[in-house]
Amino acid sequence: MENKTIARTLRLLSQLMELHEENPFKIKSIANAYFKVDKLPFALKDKPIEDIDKIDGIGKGLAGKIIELLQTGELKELNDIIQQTPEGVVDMLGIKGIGPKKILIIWRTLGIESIGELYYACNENRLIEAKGFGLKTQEEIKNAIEFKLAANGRFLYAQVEGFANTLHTQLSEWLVRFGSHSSLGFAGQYRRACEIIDELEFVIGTEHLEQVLASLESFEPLSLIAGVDAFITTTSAGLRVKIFVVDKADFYLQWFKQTGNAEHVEKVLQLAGNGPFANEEEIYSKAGLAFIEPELREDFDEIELAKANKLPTLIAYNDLKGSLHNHSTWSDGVHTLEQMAVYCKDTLNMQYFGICDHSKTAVYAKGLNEQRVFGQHREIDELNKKLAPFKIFKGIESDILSDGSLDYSDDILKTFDFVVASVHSNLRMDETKATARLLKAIENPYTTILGHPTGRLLLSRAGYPIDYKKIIDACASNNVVIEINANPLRLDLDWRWHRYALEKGVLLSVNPDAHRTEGFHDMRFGILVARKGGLSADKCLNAFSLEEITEYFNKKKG
DNA sequence: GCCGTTTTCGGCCCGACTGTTTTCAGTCG
Repeated sequence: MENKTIARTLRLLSQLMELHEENPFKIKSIANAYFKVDKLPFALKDKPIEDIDKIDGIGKGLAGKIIELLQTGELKELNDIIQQTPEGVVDMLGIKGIGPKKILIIWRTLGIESIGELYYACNENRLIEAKGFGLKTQEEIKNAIEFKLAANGRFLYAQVEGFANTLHTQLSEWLVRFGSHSSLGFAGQYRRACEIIDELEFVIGTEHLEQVLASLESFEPLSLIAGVDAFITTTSAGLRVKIFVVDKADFYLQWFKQTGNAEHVEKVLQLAGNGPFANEEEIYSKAGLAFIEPELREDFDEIELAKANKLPTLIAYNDLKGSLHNHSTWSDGVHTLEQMAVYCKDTLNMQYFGICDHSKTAVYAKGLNEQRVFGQHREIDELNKKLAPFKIFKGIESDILSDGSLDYSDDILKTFDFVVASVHSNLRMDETKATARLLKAIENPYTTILGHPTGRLLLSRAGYPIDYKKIIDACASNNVVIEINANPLRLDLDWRWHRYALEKGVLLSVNPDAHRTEGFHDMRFGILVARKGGLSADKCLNAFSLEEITEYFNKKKG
């Protein structure tokens, strides 16, 4: 069992114990173990059993639970407490904005045992009767439930990726029985690299149409049913899968039709006429258009751009020369500064690494006070001697406080090579306040990059509303780069605003926000949405060479 | 339940913010 699963299990246990009002200190220590396990730099399953209770924060009791999980895959204590809790009450733990204390009141005082009932109670204005609840809380809960329900059957790209690739392989192997000449491709949202997927689509082109149509329902990994125009099913996790099967000669037309969104497809086909087409390139050339990459086929402005032959050359992962905005054990990261830098240098073959640990306001994340900033800078100076010509840039993820100021004085801010300014607190501002707050941070002469501009967590939290145009315009006039936070939960700045930012001359940066070496790989997801947004390598800060970015930072610092 | 000892049990405890209170509890990152 992976650390992550163990950590999640412990968190669930602590939350359920809170719902059953057990000893708060006991709960706290289990919750603490959840954080600790989540941040371990090694896998518990590889650790000798007798060493587990020597880990800081894990004593005899918790070691016992972890060993039980590792050996049996289950935890009796957890199973028991789940037994004593209505399923719907456990589900409520997934609603943002309410925690165990409020759920306890909802459950025990109001007698509500499911999210559906809770939603109903909000509409009937019944929540405000309970102690500690008022109109605002009721409204907040109602909104959070609506958000959660809207997320049903929808998945992050990263959540679907593994399943999608496995299925692709299985389908491709299965097709061999009909001869070796069939075509198979991803289509729809997945091929367009959408950040949210609710349907995974494939297109099969075959010379044996009748046979494939007759046997696809017996393709074992799925329980497909022949629908009107395709074979369909919904996985146990709730993801819809759709497989189109056509004659080999029609493959490219069908693949094209099932890839772009409906408007894009219709507009292009009006220009191109109907096939047959030997490949997708031919469709676009018959339409008098430059080839449009699948990621761009959203009926945004790509057809006009293709007509004028002004499509950008989309950035690729290999264009990246470094990674900015990363964390280490100096704050809430899992790996040390050196481990992170060396991984970036030797495994990823990058030229530079920007460290941006949390600033002092982020106490929960061990944010750096002024003294520790100096300490980290000394370590960076040493490492830079050791790792040259590879370069570690001194950065910080400075909290944007409620009034828009950064949380260090100018004297400290000027010691960094660059500053990522991000919001981590007071996330519920309205658009006017949140925009004013960001504007002030952007106008700070030390701000180099605006971090995750809206604070959204896809499928989980909407993020604060901002006036995008004002924010982007301000970045343009203050020479501030906007981050494309590459964490698959964030992907913030949203790709729909990349074009506007680029038009205004704003640079973007694909930042992994890595808290461990594996986290660097999230840059792949950042690149996918950056391509959707139309980013080219020359407009991406971390695609700059070491020489170029050094010059950029120096110039910005004046 | 963990830790750190005055080695057998007492102390453990982020700060800011919000909403609900009328002094504080719950939630968040």
